[in-house]
Amino acid sequence: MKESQGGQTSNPLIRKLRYGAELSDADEQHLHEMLGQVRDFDAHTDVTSEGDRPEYVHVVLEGFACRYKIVPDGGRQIMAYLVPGDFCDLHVALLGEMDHSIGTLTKCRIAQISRRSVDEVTAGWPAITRAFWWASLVDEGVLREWLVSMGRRPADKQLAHLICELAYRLDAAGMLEGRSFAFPFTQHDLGDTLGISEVHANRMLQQLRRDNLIELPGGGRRITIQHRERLEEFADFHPAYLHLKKRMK
Amino acid sequence: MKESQGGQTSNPLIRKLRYGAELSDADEQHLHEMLGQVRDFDAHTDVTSEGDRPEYVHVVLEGFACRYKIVPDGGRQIMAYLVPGDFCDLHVALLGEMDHSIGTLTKCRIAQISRRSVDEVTAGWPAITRAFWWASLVDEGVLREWLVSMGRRPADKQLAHLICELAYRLDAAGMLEGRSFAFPFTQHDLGDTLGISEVHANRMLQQLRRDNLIELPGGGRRITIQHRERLEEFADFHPAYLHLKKRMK
DNA sequence: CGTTTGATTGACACGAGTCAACACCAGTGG
DNA sequence: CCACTGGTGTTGACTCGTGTCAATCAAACG
Repeated sequence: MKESQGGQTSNPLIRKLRYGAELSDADEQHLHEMLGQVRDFDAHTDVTSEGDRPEYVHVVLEGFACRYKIVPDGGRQIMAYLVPGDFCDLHVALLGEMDHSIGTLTKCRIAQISRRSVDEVTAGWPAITRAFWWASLVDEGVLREWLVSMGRRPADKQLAHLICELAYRLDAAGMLEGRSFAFPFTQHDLGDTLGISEVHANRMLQQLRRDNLIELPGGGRRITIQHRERLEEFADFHPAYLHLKKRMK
Repeated sequence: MKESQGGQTSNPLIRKLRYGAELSDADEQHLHEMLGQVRDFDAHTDVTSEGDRPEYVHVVLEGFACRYKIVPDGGRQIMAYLVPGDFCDLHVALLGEMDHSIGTLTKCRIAQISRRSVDEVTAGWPAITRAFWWASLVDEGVLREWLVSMGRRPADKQLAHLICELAYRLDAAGMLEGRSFAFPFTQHDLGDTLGISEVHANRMLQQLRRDNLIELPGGGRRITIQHRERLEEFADFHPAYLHLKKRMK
């Protein structure tokens, strides 16, 4: 399969892992074989739920999903956006039990990997293990930055920061087109992400538009960054925490 | 060294890793050898700083440290408390560059491990690699819960949740004495942790004391939980995310 | 003892939540 | 073809949690 000969790949997981790990052709070939089963999910459905001990771990191939938790008063907190190439729940292979849920935000195509293959990887494929570990460490870095945003940035800057982050991550996934990219999140989703109300998310979006930092052409399923540098400056955004140096401009 | 024969150990890292991994005597022996160099740090000093590419990764042996970031307006966000047995910066071995800083909150005794030994572990010690990866995944789980607290819990419940978490983690480290444990954080530290002001941290602590959920005997360097169940109920605390099942009551 | 660091309190301002009404679609079915 | 529907976005009025700014107090310390 020439996809695995170190050249172009249409597989978003391998594309992503190349940013952080040195994988031999044999490693990439093994990854291809692990990703056999693919399932399609509708928008707004759960892939795995808190408390599950799933037999498979999942990788997003197309679409957008998220990690989230529900609190007793019914509030939802989104803790990560999962874009093509991201693992949904690799940690269950080591931790055993899901401590949160994974849900789709749009229609998704998702690959499954059995826990047994992950165990085999940790036992006998050190470079892939290192690559998987690298991927969880990047996720953790993103989570830390979200915590900083939530704790110490006002809502407008927090939203701007999220938009900058998505631009870089989607660029790495080959999904940035010029200065615009898919932005299929409802304002309700955004509120649950930023820890604010849907109404306030609306106002913050309007403010960024009024300040000519972003545009939401059409119905708002896409976003265009009008002045990248001004937006990053405003958001105090520094992409180092994404650890995408190898191919990032 | 009989410490590594699968019995009692005074080494907090090994004690912790036993919760999540199966380590052979040879693995534990190797861990002991890696932890050779020990350094003492004063309170309120940096162990590593954002942007560093340190030659060593660090493990807390005694004392309390934290991860933090500073934002442009001078605010500080604490993103994790590091207690004995916790890695400070294992991720630099894979990610290369620190994307945040590590500082002590009290005097600390900290062990150093060279990056080269970590590379040797990932290349040839699969059980230890898995244990280290497990430890980062637990850290990530804690971080997710902090994000939920920050986004969706009012400040009083958020503080209560933090106190519950510390009780469990310090119990796992053998540092819980009855219903009380070391609590050497200033209200300024607590504010920077919860994403609130020092003044508000003070008021939330007072509220928990008024409600007879906690006690801060003496100067407040220790804390006593008066009604564990009521506190956990109030905080919506569920310890599953700490993944301490093996030895946790 | 002064000095310093941390804890406490009160008055006031502001960011963000809540509630409610309304507008704007895209589907759907009669 | 159009009326109905539900999901989403938008707006305004009011409330409330938290921040800010001081001043004061308490304990630790050289």
